[in-house]
Amino acid sequence: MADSPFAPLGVLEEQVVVAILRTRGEAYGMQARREIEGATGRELSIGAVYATLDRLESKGLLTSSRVVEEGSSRRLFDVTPEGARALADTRAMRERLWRGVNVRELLALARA
Amino acid sequence: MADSPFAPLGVLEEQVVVAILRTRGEAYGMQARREIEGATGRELSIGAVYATLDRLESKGLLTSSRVVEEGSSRRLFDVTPEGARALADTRAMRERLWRGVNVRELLALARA
DNA sequence: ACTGCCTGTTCTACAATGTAGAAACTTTCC
DNA sequence: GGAAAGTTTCTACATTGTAGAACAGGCAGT
Repeated sequence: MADSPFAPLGVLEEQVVVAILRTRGEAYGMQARREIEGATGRELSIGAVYATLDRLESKGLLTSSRVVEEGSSRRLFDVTPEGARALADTRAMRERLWRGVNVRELLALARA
Repeated sequence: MADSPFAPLGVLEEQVVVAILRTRGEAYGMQARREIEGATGRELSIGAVYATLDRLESKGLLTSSRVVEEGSSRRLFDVTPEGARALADTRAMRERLWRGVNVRELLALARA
């Protein structure tokens, strides 16, 4: 298959990047998990979150650095420009996808 | 991990369900592929589309029936109420996720 | 100091989803 | 009856999603 200019983030990847973005400055793993659970309302194992964080970092969409201070040693994440772009592109692609979809009709179908 | 009430559709799953929804009445595989490529701007193999269609059908989110008419024999898909619900829930979950995210800031980061 | 208990991270293994490519099937047209 | 176009099916593999347990350090309380 020919190269497409862009592949969207996965669902969990997107949730993780958004979570990091929302909590910049205190964005470590456990925090991201709480953030996602709070925002989406579904539970998630901590292992799932870290696996995704690691993969995003190795793709260059996030960076992490270890922060050692008063009784704690944590891994702080931040979003790279590439990460922000991937997230924005993912969002834009989805917006195009949904454009023209009749959401009322969708909800009616869902009620059936 | 405790059961969550709901798991979101995957990215391609969502694209496929939306495509079927948009083209109701003429929603067969090749059509869905064109629809997705047109809407999202990325290329996709037909195998990828059918694999996803099959999986969605076996989960009960789509139905399919073979339509034989004037010079064609095609497999027509439609969205079930469960499918519509899954799609609506996926959308709603994402809306919660993004609520409060500063998109301007995101775009600024992406430009950096 | 020992024990337990937080908070946070890493590792491992597997399930689900995403993806391409080629084979096979249908119908029309020469 | 064979080529061509449109559609579907099959197969195999890559990537992403996910849980659970192990590990590490700090801070009680004893």
